[in-house]
Amino acid sequence: MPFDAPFTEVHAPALFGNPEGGASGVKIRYAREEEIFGEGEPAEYVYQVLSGAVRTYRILRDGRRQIDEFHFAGGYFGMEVGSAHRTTAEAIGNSTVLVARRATFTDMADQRGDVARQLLKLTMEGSQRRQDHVVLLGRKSASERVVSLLLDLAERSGSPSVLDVPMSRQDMADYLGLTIETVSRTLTQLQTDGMISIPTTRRIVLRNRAALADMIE
Amino acid sequence: MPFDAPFTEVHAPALFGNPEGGASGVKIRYAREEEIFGEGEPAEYVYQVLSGAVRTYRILRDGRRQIDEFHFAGGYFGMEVGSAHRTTAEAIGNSTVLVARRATFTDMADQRGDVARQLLKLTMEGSQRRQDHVVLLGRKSASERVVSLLLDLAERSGSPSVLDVPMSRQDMADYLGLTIETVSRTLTQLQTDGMISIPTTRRIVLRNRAALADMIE
DNA sequence: CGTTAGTTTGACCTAATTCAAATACTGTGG
DNA sequence: CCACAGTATTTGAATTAGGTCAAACTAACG
Repeated sequence: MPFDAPFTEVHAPALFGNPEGGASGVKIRYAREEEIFGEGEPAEYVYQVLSGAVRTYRILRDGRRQIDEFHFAGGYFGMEVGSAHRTTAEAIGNSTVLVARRATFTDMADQRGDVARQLLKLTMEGSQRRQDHVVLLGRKSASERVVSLLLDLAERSGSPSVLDVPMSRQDMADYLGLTIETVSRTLTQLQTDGMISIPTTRRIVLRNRAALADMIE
Repeated sequence: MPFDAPFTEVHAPALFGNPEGGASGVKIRYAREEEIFGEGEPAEYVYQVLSGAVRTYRILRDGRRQIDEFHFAGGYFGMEVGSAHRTTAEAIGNSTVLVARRATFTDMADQRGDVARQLLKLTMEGSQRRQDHVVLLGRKSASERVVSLLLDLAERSGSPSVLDVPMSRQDMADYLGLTIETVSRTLTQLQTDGMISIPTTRRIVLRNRAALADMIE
């Protein structure tokens, strides 16, 4: 492991960025590819990404994987209705994550209207993201899917033209409901068409935002 | 229209089944295929199905449609983070729907912890449904998708063996990310294999639940 | 009953997958 | 800092699941 084993800090920022009185948590580091929780495990904690990136996914019997969501700094994940996690969560690169007991957190939501409202808002935003994901998977072509992801990644990191892509091509494929080969070919084609350039595997430059946006409605 | 125009009743059950003090609403009837709200319209009300069935969907520029969810008696829909609806909602068959002002409803959630908790729970359940939908669309084959829908419909109506399917083949296709022809061929094949029988178009008998369940993990 | 819309079936096609191989990275230890 | 080993990515060729186009059939409704 090229990264320190998970460690704990006593003082940590409040969960969900509540300035004062938010449910505080414990900061934990995860190494690249390290599991944060597994599908089926008790959902005792909720999580917020402080730095790095996290993927949550489900696996079918025969190994097919579907990534449910990519979580970046500020994103929260791991909250469930029932008592068990419905996905597996893993750090994509070395990441720091804020962890709080779910019970502490829901107690706080029960007591404070603003926390409850914020929790509901975050949950609804996650639900809307999944709604977009459903449209993408149900009705978009391979190139539309790839472009949607690129523009989404750009938007989520402040809309720079030079994108740092933290995840592998396999991760992209498993998020987009495609194969790694199709993702690769599509990116190559977009480069050939002058829409993007790919200086390195994990870096993609958006060369023609308007045309890209036009591809996905 | 074979159905009465929407009408209003003064006295209506409480929204979300809260026994006393729940945000009460107004009961409205919608005829088959009638629109309840359109994508982009102000999201001023929230809705709960009392009888019948409702579909919510998005449409892409070129007309591709993705059904986000089917809502049956007890299901709620139309709640948004922002000020506008992100989907269009239509009655599938003649349906009655309970309608409440969103503001009234969120005010109540602010004042009463139990209402806030219930709202969060319902929102999270909807989000989990979409998560399953994402896995279905991203990684399942046509027959797995169709079988998943059949078993889901059965489960949601108390797991009878004889299913009353309220929606058209086109609706099924647009929910499953398939074409109407593929849905039809898949159903025919399932019948040929003895897994189901299709006495009428809108009625499907599950003949071998164990084998069907086995097809979808 | 007749008309119209919804569904099924058939033949053919294509976007994306699969299988296979070449190429390019990345991290690690010397 | 460089070379090597292992992994990730790209590219190519062949295949296929599901889509498209078209026509026949069926059911619902006035």
